Amino acid sequence: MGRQPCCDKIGLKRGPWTIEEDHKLMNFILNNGIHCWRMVPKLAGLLRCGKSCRLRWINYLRPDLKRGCFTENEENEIIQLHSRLGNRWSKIAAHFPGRTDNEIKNHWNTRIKKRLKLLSLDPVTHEPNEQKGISSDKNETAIESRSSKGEEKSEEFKFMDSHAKRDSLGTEEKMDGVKLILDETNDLLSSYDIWWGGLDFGSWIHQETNTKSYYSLENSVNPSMGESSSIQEESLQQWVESVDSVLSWDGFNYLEQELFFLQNSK
DNA sequence: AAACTGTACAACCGCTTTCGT
DNA sequence: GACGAAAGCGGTTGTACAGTT
Repeated sequence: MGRQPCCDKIGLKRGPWTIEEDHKLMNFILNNGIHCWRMVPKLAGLLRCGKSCRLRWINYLRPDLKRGCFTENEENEIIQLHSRLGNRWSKIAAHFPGRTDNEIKNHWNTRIKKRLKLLSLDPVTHEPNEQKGISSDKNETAIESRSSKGEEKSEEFKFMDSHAKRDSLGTEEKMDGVKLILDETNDLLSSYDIWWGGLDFGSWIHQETNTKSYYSLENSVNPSMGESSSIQEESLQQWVESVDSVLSWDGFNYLEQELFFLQNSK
């Protein structure tokens, strides 16, 4: 005999997650860890299947996720890895801490593929296309048919336009802009490190790949940190309670504000 | 201002692999 | 070792939102 079934799908909710559901799931996992995904929705009071909870956590709620745009370096590295590994998104994602396979896959399909096509490279083989117009992507046929009908600018031209605008900035201006973004990001991430530093994410990762070892928040806080760890616990609770504001991780500003006291206490 | 179109990405589906019985 | 469920993974779809007509 095997294991118990994951779930009967009758009466289970599907579609986009609500703030309340995210709140429940995050609260539950942060307090109890993941023993078994099948049990998570039951114990957390969610009408979702374990698989859906796992996906939501891994792709969206995990606190170690690095949200935001991919840098050009990251894109280039993705292209290199893809040429070696193909569509093994999880293997590729393993090279980018804080990025999910789903995120990389989406980015590949929506951005990088186009970029390669502009360079007349086949996104599948990474080889130069022998003749223009040959593509493994059916969408391109549609683009071409539109172009051939004389409809304004093709997608390719629009894409090039947007990049041309960005590239019309002087190199120095661009570098300044990039530096500013990186500085801000690094500041924020270092705060973020402090925030989560007391949490044993090593155990998390280990636990996620090895279901025999369980994660517990109590064990995760370094006792030697004394007062600061209790501040972190308290602040963590605040953070979890106000998670609805954080849920859009693009809005790092909020997180930055929440972490302000930590920055000042450096 | 409304309708239409395209884009980005969260979420689902189904197949494969891993693991417990 | 066989069986079956859980977990992992990649492909695909649905939809919200932004931009365009």
